Amino acid sequence: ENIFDRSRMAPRTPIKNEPVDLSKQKGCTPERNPITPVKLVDRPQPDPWTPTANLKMLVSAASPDMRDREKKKELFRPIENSEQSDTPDLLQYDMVDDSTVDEFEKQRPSRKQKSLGLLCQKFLARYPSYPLSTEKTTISLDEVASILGVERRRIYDIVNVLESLHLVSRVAKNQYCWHGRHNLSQTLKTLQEAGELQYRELMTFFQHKEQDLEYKFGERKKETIPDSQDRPLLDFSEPDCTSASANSRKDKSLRIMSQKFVMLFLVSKTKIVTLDIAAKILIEETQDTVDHSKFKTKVRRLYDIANVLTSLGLIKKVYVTEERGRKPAFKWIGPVEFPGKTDELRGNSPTSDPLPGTQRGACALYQRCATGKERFTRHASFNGMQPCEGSRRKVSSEPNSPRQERQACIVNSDEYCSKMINLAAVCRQKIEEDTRNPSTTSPLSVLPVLGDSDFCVNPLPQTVFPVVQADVPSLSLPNGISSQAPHTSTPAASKTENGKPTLLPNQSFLCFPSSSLFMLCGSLQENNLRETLPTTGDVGNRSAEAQAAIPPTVCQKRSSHKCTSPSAPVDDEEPAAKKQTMEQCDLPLSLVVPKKPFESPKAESTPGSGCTSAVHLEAFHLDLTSPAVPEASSKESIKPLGSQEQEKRSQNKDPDEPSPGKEHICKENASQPFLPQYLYVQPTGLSSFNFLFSANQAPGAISLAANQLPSLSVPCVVVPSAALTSFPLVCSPTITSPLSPVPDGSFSAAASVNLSMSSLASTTPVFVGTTAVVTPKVSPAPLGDLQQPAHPALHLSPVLARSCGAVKLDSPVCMGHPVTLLKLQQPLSTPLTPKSIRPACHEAFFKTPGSLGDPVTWKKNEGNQTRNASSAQRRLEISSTSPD
DNA sequence: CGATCCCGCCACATT
DNA sequence: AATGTGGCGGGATCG
Repeated sequence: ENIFDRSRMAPRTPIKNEPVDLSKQKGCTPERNPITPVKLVDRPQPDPWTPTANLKMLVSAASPDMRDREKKKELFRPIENSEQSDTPDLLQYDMVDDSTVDEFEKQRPSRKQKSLGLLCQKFLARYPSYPLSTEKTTISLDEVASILGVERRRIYDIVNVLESLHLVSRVAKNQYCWHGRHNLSQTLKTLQEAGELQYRELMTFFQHKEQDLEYKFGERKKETIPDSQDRPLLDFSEPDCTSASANSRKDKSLRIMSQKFVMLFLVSKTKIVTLDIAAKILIEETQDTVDHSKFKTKVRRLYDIANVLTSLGLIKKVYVTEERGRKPAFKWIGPVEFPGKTDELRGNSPTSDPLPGTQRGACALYQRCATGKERFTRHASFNGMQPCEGSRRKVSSEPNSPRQERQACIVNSDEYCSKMINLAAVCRQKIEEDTRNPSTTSPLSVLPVLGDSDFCVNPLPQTVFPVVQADVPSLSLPNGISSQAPHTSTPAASKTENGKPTLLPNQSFLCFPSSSLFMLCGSLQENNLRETLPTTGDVGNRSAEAQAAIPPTVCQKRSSHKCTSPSAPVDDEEPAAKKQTMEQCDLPLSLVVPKKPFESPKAESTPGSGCTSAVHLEAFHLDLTSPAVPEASSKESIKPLGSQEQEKRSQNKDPDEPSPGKEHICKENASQPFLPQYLYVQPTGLSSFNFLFSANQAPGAISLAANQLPSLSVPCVVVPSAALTSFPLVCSPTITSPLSPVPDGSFSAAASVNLSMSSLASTTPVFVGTTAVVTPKVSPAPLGDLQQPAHPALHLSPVLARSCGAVKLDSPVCMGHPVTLLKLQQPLSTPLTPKSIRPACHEAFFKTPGSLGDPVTWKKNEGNQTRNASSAQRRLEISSTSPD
């Protein structure tokens, strides 16, 4: 019946789209029903597109219909098809011929026929899974769209997912390059590694879920955070193909989501992932939890992705029965084990990467950081992917585009950036709003920085961290001492003192894209390290590469650099580490991610130098942990890491241990006086982002100027908590504390902190502690306490205040997740010598403290400056700006 | 009625 | 300004 009807009906649906659609081809004959042949079909629409039409026809003829049906059914669910349709269809087929059939089908408006999964199959059918390396197949979106009879929009959906797996890469405007599955295993391997870092725990957690929630949660989050940073996501995508394009905008979604989604499967023991869990995990930044609509949207996207993956034969739909009942889920049916490398056929440039997969991942990360252009380059090398990708936007952009700003920045990863950006944006806004008030802005404003995409700066050891850019500074963190001198290298650049505004001597700033972390640590280091050496093998190289790629100014970010000390970098072992790692070195700042879990030994550090950062996860970990994050167990105090001593760390930290290792590290660090400064973390993973600032340093430490916004200054830490949903923020103003050196007085005090988070706030809870201390575990109650005090101390924008007040407890985070912040305080207690530290820091960090004078003043200044800066410039700036 | 997810508006990026 | 991209979510369809 359909058929017939169809014909008549045909017009209905088909009509619109149709143009291309199969219908034409097939459908063509609508009326004619039965009989005859095909040809008619064409006709229906003589179409405009003749050329394509033909193709279409061919295509359709070739397969689609039949296949589709079958496939669909099979793929998706055997169920549906079975009876009903088949029969009829078959009959029809038999009976009539194609034409009829076709028509029928066409007609069938059935949604299924138009499904993305089917469309994807058709798409895939057009290209060989393993094309010869020599031949490159280019895909024209318009052409394909017309051939397949769909709107171009739909093709984007498919291509974006394929791109995330590197099956295709964008070459140019409407052009994609088909790579086939040659690199698929490598890509999956990379994702798996990345996923291990980022999601393993989460998945485990969710899968087991329940009980442990909090505890685990907390941990997880932490982990997550790190993960996120690392996150490969970017890598891929960016590196490859899209990357270019990717950076920009929002790429976030589909491509990244697709990679994350795949990661979840690869990390899952059961290889089964339910949509709701995936959606929860993938909703990162968001603040809030809730947001039902957001969840819904996420799920929708996941369906889109799942359809494509299903067509690729990587997953299949299944149902899992849980307590509540049966839930839809997808099971990974693709390869699970990945041999070592892969090949890449690509040939091209790839060669370069000798790096093992893991490393690659790291690379990717790095790349992200890099400026757009640079990125490209790297990327290209990275996977072997072609540079082509880059083509898109990036390339062009360089010259003028605003984005370019980034250059200055240096590092950044795209995604990560984007996240950051988002956060930043949010923050900014808030801040701005809030701040607008004269209130203040402190010199440090972190937020703003973020905002820009560029924000990242890295300190690379070698590189520069500080880079500085001229003007715009990026963020700088205070480092401890200055570093410049000692250090060598680049540091000088950093120095801010001199001119650069920005920088601070050592400070480094990192941005982690992927995850979203930002950490800033300042260490004092005097000397930090600089170093950087790249000794480290891979890492070093990478870093180097990156650096190379990037202009000096740029720093890198993420990753890569490891510290390298000559000594030993450790790292490596873990992939994660690798990835993360970055380098560090140098500097001072380290960021750390808190993750307990991982910890790898990365070492980072170089002894002498300080590595800073290691960006590695571990590093992060460490640092954070120490300082801020409480982590699970720990509580330890926080110590800052920073200091020179960091070197010690270099040793490695622990490998994975969770707590212990870290802790000691921490301790060590702690011992060290300096602290780390702080971090900003945005976690990707789950949820929200975290900001951490270590208070210790507080006072001066951090400031970022954002462009315009004034941002926060923070001496504190903000930690989001764990939960996916929310983010809590915590700030502790350390500053004030006696310890603090006070840098310029300004800081002192609460002043420094200004957060405007209104936006954030809303959802998230914010905590502010004046001191740094927070109790770790914090029970709600404590929190409450903290908050209050906090308020006073800080200058919160009204909003914040409110939020603080209000939120808190409620927020899940607080409650549930211990996440926390806890430890922060310790540092305080710890002996940090502020002064000792400080001095250096201060200055460096702050730049002229004197100038700073009042906090307020500073703020203002900065604010202005910042604001003034062109957008391009925006980046992070740190105090540098304020010079006076 | 919940699970899917097509469709296409429209914002943003690039040309 | 035109065009390419792609986020996003209303609302239709499926089961």
